[in-house]
Amino acid sequence: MSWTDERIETLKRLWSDGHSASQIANELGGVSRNAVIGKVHRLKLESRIKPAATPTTPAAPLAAAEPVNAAPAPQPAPRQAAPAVLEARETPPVAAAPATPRILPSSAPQPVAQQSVTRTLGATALKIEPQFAPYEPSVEEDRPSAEVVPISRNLTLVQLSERTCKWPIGDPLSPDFRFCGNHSGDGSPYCTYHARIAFQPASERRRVR
DNA sequence: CCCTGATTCGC
DNA sequence: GCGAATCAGG
Repeated sequence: MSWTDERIETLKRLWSDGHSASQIANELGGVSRNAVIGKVHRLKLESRIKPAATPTTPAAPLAAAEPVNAAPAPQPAPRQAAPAVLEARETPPVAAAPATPRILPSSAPQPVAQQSVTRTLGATALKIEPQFAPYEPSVEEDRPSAEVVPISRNLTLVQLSERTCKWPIGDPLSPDFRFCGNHSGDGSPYCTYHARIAFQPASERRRVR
């Protein structure tokens, strides 16, 4: 492929639109990202307004509005307060036993069985008293709502690579159509989550479909 | 590791 | 002019 006027034009447009070199190379086809970068330099396109949100750096500002007018925290350090605090180490059990209600993953039947050792005449026998069935495909466990749904990167077609999840998201006819885009391991077309959905073992296949 | 852009340098 | 190789960084 050569740099025809049209291709160069496309290059300029995409580059100024903030597409990465690899994305552009992708769309143009027949060129590597290096070729694109090289061309960009030769054309002296450099300066792009905005890095256009690098996929690798979603950038989560979330700047916790730090109260600028917060107490200057000079902490006059009351000569007596400090020692007082130290002595008050016998902190009243205000939040003693929070009685934490354990939230467990829906999977993993947790304590599969309670073991109780029974000693019989010197011999040690292991008696297993299952409190839960080793595995019961219960209705509870089947609720997908309890499943952890990964946040997709919502990449566009051109942003996909050989290692991005190609699980479709949205209406293929809509301009908002995207792909999951999360990392897909080792040649798999999908991320682990979507691979599970896509390649459901006959036993799991049911509800989702 | 995967991805970005920047530079170099033989062709 | 071109772009693979390589470098530097996130």
